[in-house]
Amino acid sequence: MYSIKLFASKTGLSAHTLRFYEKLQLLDPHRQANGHRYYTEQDLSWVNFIKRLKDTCMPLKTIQGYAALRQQGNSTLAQRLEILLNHQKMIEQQLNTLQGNLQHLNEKIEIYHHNLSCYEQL
Amino acid sequence: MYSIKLFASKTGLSAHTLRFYEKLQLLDPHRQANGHRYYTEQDLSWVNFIKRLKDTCMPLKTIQGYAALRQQGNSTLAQRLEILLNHQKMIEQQLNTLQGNLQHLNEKIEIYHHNLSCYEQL
DNA sequence: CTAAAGATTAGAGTTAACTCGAAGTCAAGA
DNA sequence: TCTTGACTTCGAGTTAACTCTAATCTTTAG
Repeated sequence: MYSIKLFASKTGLSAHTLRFYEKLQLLDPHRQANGHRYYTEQDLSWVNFIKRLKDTCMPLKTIQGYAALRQQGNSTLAQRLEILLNHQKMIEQQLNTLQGNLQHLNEKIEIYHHNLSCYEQL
Repeated sequence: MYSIKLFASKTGLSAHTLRFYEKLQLLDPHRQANGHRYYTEQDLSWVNFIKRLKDTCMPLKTIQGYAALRQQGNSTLAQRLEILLNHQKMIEQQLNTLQGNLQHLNEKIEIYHHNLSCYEQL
């Protein structure tokens, strides 16, 4: 049971951003009798999941779609999995091409080092 | 030797974006006698490299820094490698956390499937 | 000679994802 | 009672990375 302020500090998102996410229907916190939002551990792990998706460059629109499916319950598990698998595939591809480039650069660097050490022997 | 239009179609970037990148000092194409830009195979592979960095969420600012080092020649190879290694590390972390979440979801899905098949036997 | 393709500068518009501030209300604790 | 921390709506501002338009000029191929 977190107030918005506490939840903000827990998640590292601002209260503004939490309300903003709520408007985008990414979040749907419970309310107290007085109307104040309160967030649960479930909300916390969901936000953490959102953050991971964001960190891997998933646009909020896609996350919105995912969240919509999630709200429809277990009947959408397969569709959600598909989204995530696609996303994973993309990231793996990006990682691969990046690694390819690093490889390439490493080779260049090695040549460079080799040349240097040759000169050092003179 | 590509004209800006040809290079645009080769790279999938618009002529606008190519000039924009030039303003950001990411690119520095040669010029013909009449002042027209022309791009070489080297430019092509450099742009492709930029695109890979962008595809893996490296902000243009960081790429700018990288490009600045690149322009200073081979003396900056080590620094550039460091940038790339850091970037790779970040992406690997993102991939790992994402994979962790996929794992988690997969387990959920399996439970779900299991439950389904139980009911099917009734 | 004209149309196409290039150049320049300058600035406006767009989308994403925040980020903030104002203005007004309400309720509980010291 | 007063401060604090919620709530609401609304709208403006920001940064990144384009994206495009306009206006004006130059060169080159048909």
